[in-house]
Amino acid sequence: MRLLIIEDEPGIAGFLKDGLEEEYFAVDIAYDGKSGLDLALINEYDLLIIDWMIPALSGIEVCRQVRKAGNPVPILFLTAKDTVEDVVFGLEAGANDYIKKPFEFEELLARIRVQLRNKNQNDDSLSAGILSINPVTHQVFCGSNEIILTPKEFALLEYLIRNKDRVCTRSRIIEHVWDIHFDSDTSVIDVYITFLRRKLEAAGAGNIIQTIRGVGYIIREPGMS
Amino acid sequence: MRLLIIEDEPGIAGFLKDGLEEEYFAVDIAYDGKSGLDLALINEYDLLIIDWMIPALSGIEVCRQVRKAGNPVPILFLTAKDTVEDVVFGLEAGANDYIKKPFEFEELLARIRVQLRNKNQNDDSLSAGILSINPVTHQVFCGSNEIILTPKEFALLEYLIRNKDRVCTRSRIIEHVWDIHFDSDTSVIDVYITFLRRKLEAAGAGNIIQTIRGVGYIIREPGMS
DNA sequence: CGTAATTTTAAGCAAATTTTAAGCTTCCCC
DNA sequence: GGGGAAGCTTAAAATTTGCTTAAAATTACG
Repeated sequence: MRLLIIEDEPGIAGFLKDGLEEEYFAVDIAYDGKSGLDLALINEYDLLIIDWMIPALSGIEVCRQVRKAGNPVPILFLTAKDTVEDVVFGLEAGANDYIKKPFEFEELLARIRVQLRNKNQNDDSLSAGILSINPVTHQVFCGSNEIILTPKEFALLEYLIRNKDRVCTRSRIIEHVWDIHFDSDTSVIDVYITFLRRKLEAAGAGNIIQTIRGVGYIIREPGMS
Repeated sequence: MRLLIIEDEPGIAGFLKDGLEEEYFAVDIAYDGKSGLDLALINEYDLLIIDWMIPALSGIEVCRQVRKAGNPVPILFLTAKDTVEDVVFGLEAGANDYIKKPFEFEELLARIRVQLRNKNQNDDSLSAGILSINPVTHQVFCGSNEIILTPKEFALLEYLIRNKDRVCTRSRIIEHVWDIHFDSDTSVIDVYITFLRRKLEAAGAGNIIQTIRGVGYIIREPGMS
């Protein structure tokens, strides 16, 4: 997760950068509106934190320009002003949330997380480790090379990845992927797990689908316990 | 390219629809703000044309709501008012451009093209491999020899090339190229894919349209992964 | 108004996908 | 170690999907 902070006071900017890097964010800083806007337009950030009162170009103007360029990145405003009018102005300019100075770092963190969660919900791409899938275009990538799947194979993989780090029982899989709601003694899941494993292995993804005997299957995010 | 016109005067709306369809746009019309907003939020348009003065919900409010929903679609305002204040208001609400009534159709067309070009920067040189198409003159070239396509064939090819390296699903194709929004079991896409393939193959472009079974089609830029 | 071009529909055929079924392997418990 | 259950693999049958063609319907144009 990569953030850009546009803030002219070096003290506040540094404090935020340190704190956020401790939370494993990658943080860039711009000390005025103009260079901030340039950075925001050139790079792909997951979120912008913009102070209202900054030199060269006001925070609100930066916000407007970013939106005008068609960039939907979440924007969080820092403001000392707290009249209703100012907040409305900020949100109308395209900001997603605001926080009043002085603020608790914990509150800022919470609001950042809310925005990033919202972002992920709207996001088209799901992933697990090296593997990423796009439900909109029905494409699967292992790193940069594409894996061609049939529709059923794709649906099964999508379900497993949407529920990664959770065990998917056979009955849930048969319900959600095959839309079968009564018990049946089909072995179609086994067959498709075999198909998927073969294609994923061939593409270099390894055997990321684990069997939970007697229950179902699970895809784990590598590096999580 | 799919447009939505929100305009309460049937005369103007019809005039615009006819003219734009001659330019091979797929055009929807809404006659008041509320139904226009619904359409804009439900469907995926490439551009909205909104009159300022419309019943049920003002154009500016529609604009604001669309932006609030995080939709960055280019918006072009039609307005009889022309004071600086009104224009500023419109642009602040999230519009990208405006045009004063009465206007020349040619000027409207030019402004639409500007917005669509901004949308994907490399607009003037739409190409995939040896194939290049010109949306303005409706010409297709394979190297230096021209390929003559019918309007529907052209629209389909244009859509595929605008979305090159992405899978175009059957439902998206039927929506954007045929402007059909309900499910139907037509096989018209298959037929046109066959037409296109035959003409492209004959012109020496090879078979650049790949089938993604169960999903749709894709044109890949050669040399990309 | 009639002809030509374009678009759509429909049907047969081919190919890929999905399902079924059977034999084989692995794991677990006794 | 043996028996049985669960899962894996493979091959073939059943089904679905897409391709192609021809003809019908619609539209454009002189």
